[in-house]
Amino acid sequence: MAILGIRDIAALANVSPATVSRVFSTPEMVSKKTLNKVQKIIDEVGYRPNRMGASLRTRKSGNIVAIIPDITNPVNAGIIRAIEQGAQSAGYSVLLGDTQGLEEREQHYAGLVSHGQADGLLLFCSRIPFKTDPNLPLMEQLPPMVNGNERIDSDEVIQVAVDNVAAAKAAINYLISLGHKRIAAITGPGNIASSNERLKGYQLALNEAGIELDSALQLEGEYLVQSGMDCARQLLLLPQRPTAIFCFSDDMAIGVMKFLQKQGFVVPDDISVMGFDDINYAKFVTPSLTTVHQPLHEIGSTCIELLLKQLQGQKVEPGRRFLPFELKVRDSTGKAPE
Amino acid sequence: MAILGIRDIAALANVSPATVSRVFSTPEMVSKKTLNKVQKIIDEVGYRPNRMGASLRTRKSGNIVAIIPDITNPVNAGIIRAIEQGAQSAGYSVLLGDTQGLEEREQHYAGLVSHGQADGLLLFCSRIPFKTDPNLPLMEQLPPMVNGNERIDSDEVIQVAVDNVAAAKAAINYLISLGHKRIAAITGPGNIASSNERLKGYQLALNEAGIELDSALQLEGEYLVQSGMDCARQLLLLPQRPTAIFCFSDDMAIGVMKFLQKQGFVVPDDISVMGFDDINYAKFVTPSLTTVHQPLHEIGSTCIELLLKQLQGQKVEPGRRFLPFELKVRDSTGKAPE
DNA sequence: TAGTAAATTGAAATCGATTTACATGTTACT
DNA sequence: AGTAACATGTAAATCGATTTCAATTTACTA
Repeated sequence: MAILGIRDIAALANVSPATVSRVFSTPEMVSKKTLNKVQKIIDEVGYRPNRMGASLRTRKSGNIVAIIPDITNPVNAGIIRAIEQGAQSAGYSVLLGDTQGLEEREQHYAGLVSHGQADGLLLFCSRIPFKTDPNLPLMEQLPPMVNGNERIDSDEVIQVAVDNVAAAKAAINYLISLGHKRIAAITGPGNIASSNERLKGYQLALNEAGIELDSALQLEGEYLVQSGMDCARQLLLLPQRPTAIFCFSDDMAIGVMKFLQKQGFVVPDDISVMGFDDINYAKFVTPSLTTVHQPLHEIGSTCIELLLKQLQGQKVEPGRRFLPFELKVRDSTGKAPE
Repeated sequence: MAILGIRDIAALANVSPATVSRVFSTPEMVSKKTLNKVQKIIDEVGYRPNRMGASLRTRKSGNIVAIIPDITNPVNAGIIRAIEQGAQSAGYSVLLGDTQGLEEREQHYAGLVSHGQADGLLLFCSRIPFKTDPNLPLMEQLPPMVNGNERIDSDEVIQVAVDNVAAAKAAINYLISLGHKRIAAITGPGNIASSNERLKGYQLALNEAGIELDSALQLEGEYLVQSGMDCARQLLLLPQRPTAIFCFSDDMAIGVMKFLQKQGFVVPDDISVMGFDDINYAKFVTPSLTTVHQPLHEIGSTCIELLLKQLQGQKVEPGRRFLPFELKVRDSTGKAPE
């Protein structure tokens, strides 16, 4: 509970407030003698400069805001953890903007930057939450910002993610290599950019292998366990069942496996299941889940790093940065049945 | 990117800055005519008051800080989501303080309140991160604050949690009712208050049932899947194996089940497994996990509610608030083998 | 030792809003 | 018409720091 202000400290140390301020910001401009004198008082009374006063003057809040659709999604949580660490060690604090996917909330949190409550923006959704003038260059209208994981459709924005097209392709190619031909896809919501990219990869891989696309095998889920179960039910009702199911999130894959097992199917002997994300639990469900690993920590730390660079006034080239994914082969996938 | 300040708006609307300010804070003190006039300008240029300026004057930052050990833990994530919602709808923003259990970081984030960067504190750990004078009443030394989930050992602090003793007791009583007598416990780290309370409940229940405690059956884990696996190994090596294992977190229970299955044991026929938390995945692992449900959303929303009350100047009685837990019986527990 | 450059320090303006105390303008009533 | 009561509006102080610019001290050179 700091009651003392910089003027009090100045009075106690018999110097001017300016000198006290310099002790914190540019100690090299203060003589050793006064530095010690002031430092001693500061330590004695435990004075720390009030952030609001400083922020008002410097026009820097020391906060960044992270906008994510849902913190209970392990993918987001993993990324946020890395962000928090990076921000903290650079002296920044993270404002959590959990939006539940609502555009209105995205805009609310983006507004914090305009109001001076935050200095920069980490955006894990596929909309730009600012009104922009299409005639002006985008970059000049946006605050310091990094788009992570999801994809905003503009190459004037700094983006960090896995190459979802390539990742999905790799996943499908692996299934094809196991002899699968009827491969279903359970996508995320249709308005999610990453999901659409994965879908593109899925279709590309099948095309290249000469396997015809079957729209009955493409179902739209919601990235949730429950929708995995729902979609699995639909797939089982098909006259020609798939021999493998590629889910665009591990949660849905877990739901699919659960439902298949409940119906008496054996994974992977009857049907193979492939996930995406490699959340912590993927290893520990039964059978352990074959999936595409996303480097969550690296995504988060790259995002915050690029944002901090901007905040320090360095130029950061716009455009996409791809981080490496990795196919984790575990026990939920196997040879296609005859 | 707001370039215009309150003085610019005032000039545009031909009123004083004070009037503009009142349009936001006390519109009823402004005549309809001027209100409309000013409002129109505000809408036109999209002016919002700068938060730093306002905060400096009002001494309210509009932020609260949530201190949690690890956001990737689904329990914490669930609580944080509720907090974020409650804070947001009251006009507050949430600063995320992920501490990885480090006292140093807890203090860093608690410091934000002292520096005026946040108005209140949500504390999900068992230490008070302030230097306090033991001679003075604690309440007068602490900022607006609520201790959630974990337990700070003082009844001058406002606390919100499940009754861990009773919850663990209920879990064990259920296992006893299934005929189990050799019941192991895998606890959390020894310095975690909630873990110690659950341990007390475990011991109490066994005592009351006349079952002797066996220290070989009490292992200390780290609330992680991996430590569940490690502890399971130890338990299997015992000359007299337990017939049931009570894990103080679902993560550890999942690890235990995974290990048991890998070794060829059948859950629950050979060994029953009970978890704690009821995370989302508890339902979806195989077999689905019997566990103690914690009302995460309610814990979070109660915490933020009590904090907001304090911030609005209302008095909140110190002491513990228990929220109801619920035993979720699923498929990982069964009758004790002969 | 004086003179000048360099290193310290301090006074005061400033950041952007809120709010108090006061002035002005209206309305209502005698 | 005159005055009291009330409704609006304004000027200026304030919050707590930072920072510019000028003043002062110190260090060094000739």
